[in-house]
Amino acid sequence: MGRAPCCDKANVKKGPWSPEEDAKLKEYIDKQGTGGNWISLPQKAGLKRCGKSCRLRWLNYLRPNIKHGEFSDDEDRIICGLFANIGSRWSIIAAQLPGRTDNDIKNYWNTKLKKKLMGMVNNNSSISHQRKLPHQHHQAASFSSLLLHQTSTSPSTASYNCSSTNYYYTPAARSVLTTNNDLLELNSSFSSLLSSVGGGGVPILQPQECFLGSMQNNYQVNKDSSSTVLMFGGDQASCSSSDGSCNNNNQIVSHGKELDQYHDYRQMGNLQNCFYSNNNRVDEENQKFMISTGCSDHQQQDYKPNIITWGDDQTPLDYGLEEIKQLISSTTSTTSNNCNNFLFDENKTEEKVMYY
DNA sequence: AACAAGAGCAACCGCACCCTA
DNA sequence: GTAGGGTGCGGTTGCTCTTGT
Repeated sequence: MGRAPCCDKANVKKGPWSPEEDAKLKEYIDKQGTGGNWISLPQKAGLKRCGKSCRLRWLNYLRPNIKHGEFSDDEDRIICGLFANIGSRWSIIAAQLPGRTDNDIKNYWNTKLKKKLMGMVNNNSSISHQRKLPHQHHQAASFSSLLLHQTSTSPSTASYNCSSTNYYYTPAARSVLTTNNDLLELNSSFSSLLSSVGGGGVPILQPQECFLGSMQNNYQVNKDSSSTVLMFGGDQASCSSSDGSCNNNNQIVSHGKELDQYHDYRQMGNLQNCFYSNNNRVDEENQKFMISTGCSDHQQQDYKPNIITWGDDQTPLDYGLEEIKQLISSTTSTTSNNCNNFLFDENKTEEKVMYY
């Protein structure tokens, strides 16, 4: 059964709002408020408009403290960082930018920011040949890497040197770090994001998902024994792989999240197009690319980056900077791995990402 | 000057979720 | 438990303005 229309379509005005209509709406809401009912508002205010149209006009244009005009560089960075991590959740992004509306940000992204970044892509020989990605989430990770590492000139492998700070993140996470240049600031940034969307309950978006999601979108860790990936929220207890093995002797600790769990998140609308399994592989049948944080199995026997995960349901927010440094040094000292660089093989990613 | 193409942006549409009866 | 109304969100459309030829 179809829905009843919210208003009489034949008798409502559409198209641009006149100054008189704006004045009527503003005057009414200033005096009466919305009364929590947009549908009946236009009639009460003497407007021949759909309630939804009134709401949109108010929220996007007439309400106080709306900021119009150019976006600042800081706003650009915030938008890019959040887009890289959560995708096109414009309302959440807008919540981080006082005075900006989701519609504003969406338009800005689609018309300017995206092109600005694409321009950077075209100017960067290392990835100018990159296929056009049909889904924004793929673009997001690509952009974030570009924002961070556009000085990289290597044609096939970008090297992410984090030696100045001694901690390591996926590029998407570092896109936030470039804004704040400090892990604590990163924590603060995510705290703010989480509190704004979580309503005091279970956060809608776990930081680990931001990072993993971004990695899934566009990155593969290079097959380089000296590279190290740090993962938070590792569910080590469920470490397993398709062939039943879990090779901790290779200093690889599986994240091991079950696909179904992430499926549930997706159903909740919290993760889009993110799938995880215990093994890096492509699900040919469902055309989905899956990522794992590394378990030894027949598909990746020679895939031995040092992958460290921490604690069930832990996030970076649960750790202080010093503790993270300590964890890194204690782990790396036992594995004799060099932790100074992050290596991502973008060409390999190109081959592996499946579009859907 | 006239026209076409592109860019920018306000507004619309439809879907999904939430709440209530 | 469920149907229906209200609301919010993201994708898309189409109008207007600008730029290029």
